[in-house]
Amino acid sequence: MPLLPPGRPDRVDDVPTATLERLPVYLQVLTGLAEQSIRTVSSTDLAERSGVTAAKLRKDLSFLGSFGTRGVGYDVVYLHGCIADWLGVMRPLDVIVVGIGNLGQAVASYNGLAGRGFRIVGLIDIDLSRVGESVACGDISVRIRPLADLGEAARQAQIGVIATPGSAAQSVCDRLVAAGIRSILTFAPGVLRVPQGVEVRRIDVGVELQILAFRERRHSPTSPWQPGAVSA
Amino acid sequence: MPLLPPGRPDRVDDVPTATLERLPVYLQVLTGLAEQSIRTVSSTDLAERSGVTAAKLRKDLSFLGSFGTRGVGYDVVYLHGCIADWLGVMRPLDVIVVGIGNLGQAVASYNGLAGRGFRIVGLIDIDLSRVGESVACGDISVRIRPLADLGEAARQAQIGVIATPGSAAQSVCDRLVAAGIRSILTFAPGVLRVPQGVEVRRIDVGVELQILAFRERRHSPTSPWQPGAVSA
DNA sequence: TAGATTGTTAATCGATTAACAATC
DNA sequence: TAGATTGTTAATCGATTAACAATC
Repeated sequence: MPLLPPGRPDRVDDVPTATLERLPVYLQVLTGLAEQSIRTVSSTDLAERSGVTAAKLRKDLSFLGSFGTRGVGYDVVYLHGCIADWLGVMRPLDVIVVGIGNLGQAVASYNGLAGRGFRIVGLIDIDLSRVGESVACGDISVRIRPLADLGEAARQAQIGVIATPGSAAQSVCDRLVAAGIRSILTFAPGVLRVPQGVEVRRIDVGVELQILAFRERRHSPTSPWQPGAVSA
Repeated sequence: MPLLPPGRPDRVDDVPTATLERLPVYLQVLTGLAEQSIRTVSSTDLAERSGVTAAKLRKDLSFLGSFGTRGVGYDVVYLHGCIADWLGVMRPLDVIVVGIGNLGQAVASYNGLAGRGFRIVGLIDIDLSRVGESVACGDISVRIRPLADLGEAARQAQIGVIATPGSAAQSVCDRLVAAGIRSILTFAPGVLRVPQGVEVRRIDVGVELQILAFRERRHSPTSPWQPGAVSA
């Protein structure tokens, strides 16, 4: 007797989470192939360029439909269109970025955000000396607004990006949620508390480096250390 | 008959990948608890603060050893020490950052990098007008060096961070690998090709946003669209 | 002791993989 | 037709979860 409603825990409309997380990568590779005027690609080739196995790629695509031709492969432009359509790239979402330090500015000026279905509609910073400054966000230029404008700006957006110091992250998060934001990308270390129904993804450079570092140290000939030999 | 050498595919010394990827998060939460002078924590509490279930937390820790006291919980400082020790935080690794735009500068000036076991030992940028400029990396200040110094700087490091535009990423990656780097963190879109034995982790803001966006669009009342109804 | 909480087991679940029938 | 490649199945594998005996 399952505790969750039967059917699809951790899935959205029968597409596994793991598959959803790879689709943007396939899309990216297909964009590159189209730019090179490559018309057709096999699952083997596309998989290799995407860093996955061919079996995994074909299984992933099979959740969306069947887009290839047996004996031939996939039409690059057609498959790109199908995945883009499925991911909803054509219906842009509005993004607000809070904390316009180096990181926030990097996100705001990220090239190709428009091409991936996003519009920067608000930039918020606590530092009044930066308020009023313009940041080039792709084609357009967006003015930095003060913290007091957070709620108003957030109400015009569907996605919030938190690029503040960790100490401010939870408070910013609360205000975004209060303004109706249900999708948050945070760069701040630490776990954000959000009500049910709000999705948070976290990017933590320190965590990524520590994962890399662990394996690096295991391979390193300079380290006489063994895991399990915990000192105290 | 397995194709991989029998034993532990995708594992490092019997610690599952999924567990390894959560350990830095636990460490971070424990650091916070120690700063608040909280002496003891239960698996339920620590798990909640880390955004995982208590069962998962206990299972994760069980791969490293048994650090708690039944009926009581975990000593915060002791557990922190054990995980930090196990992750190797005490033996710093040297990091080179290539591409000192907003993103590279954000990584370089990331606070607490030292506390997590990293030292920035090299900053490289192609823009000669920025060469010579100093960037504050925690306690110390590091001078930006020209692209020509990449190999020399990389030979002094164990980890490479690529924060260049996508077009330069593969070439930078090749040069890092040639200089002996085996652990790479890249922010550039697209998959890097590396020889066997080199580990790459990729952070792609666009991909993260697209994953968030998909679920956001599914919930959105303004979207009449259904997956599966692919247009062309 | 009684209450609490760990460490571990066994069951379940989701993701990956290999293989192959279908078919261009 | 012969060769190639997809879409799908069934088996395997890894990760998660619930439950509980051990024990502080």
